[in-house]
Amino acid sequence: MDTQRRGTRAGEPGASGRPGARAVPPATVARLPGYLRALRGLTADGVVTTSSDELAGGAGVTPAQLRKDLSFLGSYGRRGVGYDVGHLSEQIAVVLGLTTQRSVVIVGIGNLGHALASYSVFAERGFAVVGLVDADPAVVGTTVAGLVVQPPDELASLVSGSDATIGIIATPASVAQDVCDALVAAGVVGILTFAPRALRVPPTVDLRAVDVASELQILAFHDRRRTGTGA
Amino acid sequence: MDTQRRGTRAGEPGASGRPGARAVPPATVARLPGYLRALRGLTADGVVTTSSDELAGGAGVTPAQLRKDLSFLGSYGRRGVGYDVGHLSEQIAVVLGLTTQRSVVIVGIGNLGHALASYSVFAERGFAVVGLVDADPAVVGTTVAGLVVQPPDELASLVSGSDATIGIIATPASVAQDVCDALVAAGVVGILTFAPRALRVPPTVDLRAVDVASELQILAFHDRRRTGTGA
DNA sequence: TAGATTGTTAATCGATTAACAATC
DNA sequence: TAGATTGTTAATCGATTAACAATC
Repeated sequence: MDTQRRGTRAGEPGASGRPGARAVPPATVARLPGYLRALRGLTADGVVTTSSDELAGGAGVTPAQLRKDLSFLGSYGRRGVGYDVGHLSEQIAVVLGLTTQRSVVIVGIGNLGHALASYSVFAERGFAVVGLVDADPAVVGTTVAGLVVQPPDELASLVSGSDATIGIIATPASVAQDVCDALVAAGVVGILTFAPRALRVPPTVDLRAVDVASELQILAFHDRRRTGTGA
Repeated sequence: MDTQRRGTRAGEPGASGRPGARAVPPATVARLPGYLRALRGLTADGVVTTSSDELAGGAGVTPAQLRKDLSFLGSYGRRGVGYDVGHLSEQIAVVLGLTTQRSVVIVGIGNLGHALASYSVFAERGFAVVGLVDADPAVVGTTVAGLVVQPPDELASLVSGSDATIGIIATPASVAQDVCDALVAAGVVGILTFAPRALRVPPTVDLRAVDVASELQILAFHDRRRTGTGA
């Protein structure tokens, strides 16, 4: 998204943990979760060994692209044989930093924030939602997905007290930058925003933006070309 | 999503409506909604004329990038002066195909589908949610955001009856491909999926995928590099 | 005219694709 | 050994950046 694609930062090349490892390009990093997803599917089906052809099919990319991407992580396949599903999953998880559970705080508990707080896929993929914050007094104090919603002035202690490193912004656009600044001040290192507005973060903080209305507008562009309406 | 970037299709080059107009590159198309958003903000502030510097600042890109992108649409600025906010907004809306209202059907009315059905930004940006579908008998018949949820076998007539051209998939991953096939069969030309699974569509249908758990995993990659955990 | 700012060109950079030698 | 499949190299392609001539 892409996508967005908006918001991906390159990262410091050569700063990888393993000595001698090449830097992983941003476009490759963005596809790794998809490979992990496909590998989990194979595991569930009892598949032990897979090929770049099969795995690429499951992830929706070409075999060449898959092999090229994996080559940045190291040599985890065997020529003439393929990849061990379990081992490759593990290696990708290590590269993505999923061996440690990450804690997440969500700000803005409207319809979307509520849905995200209840989203079971987060837990399945190694993320724990540990805090919810909203500015509306009618929402503060209610329980959502097993957590009591806190007021904005509790944000800092919530983040530091839980060692949360990632913040999710699900507020109206009008307050998104203020929330973003507060999350940065509280010490998160990554932010995922759903607010339809460009946000500024310091270079030390990683920002990714999902704008669902923009996604529809991008679809409309192709729609227009097909139906001929518009120009 | 890198759409996810993932999922953008190039479109037929040269198939644009205006004769002599160059094809608009996918990366540029993906940024146009952001420019439109920034322009609307300027309009709200009463700004009549803007510069590539100001507009780029509002959209979170560089002035060079903005000018390069706009150059694919035509020459809508005046050298030495800048851009007319209203006129430029209009031109971008035309290019994106937003002069016609697009109708949208949402399949999967769980927490996320509910939030999307109630998302007011869709209407503000020219999209009308005209139908909701869910497979759960306990959900079918309930009213969400002013619409009565329909059973799956009503999908085809719902799409054709409303001239919906875009479908949104907010179901569990396990049924996403079946829903996708049904939407394609029903005649939509664009699909936005939130299900964490690679989907196959015919080349005539445009697919964009948003995977919020993958977004967190991409953030975790940079988090790892910063905290040193993982490798 | 002088200053400002666009639109375009050229240079750089990164990502994708294709082909094949290495090797299991 | 013969067949299969990876990992890598080279070629292509597209996107970004920077500089500046055109022009308001």
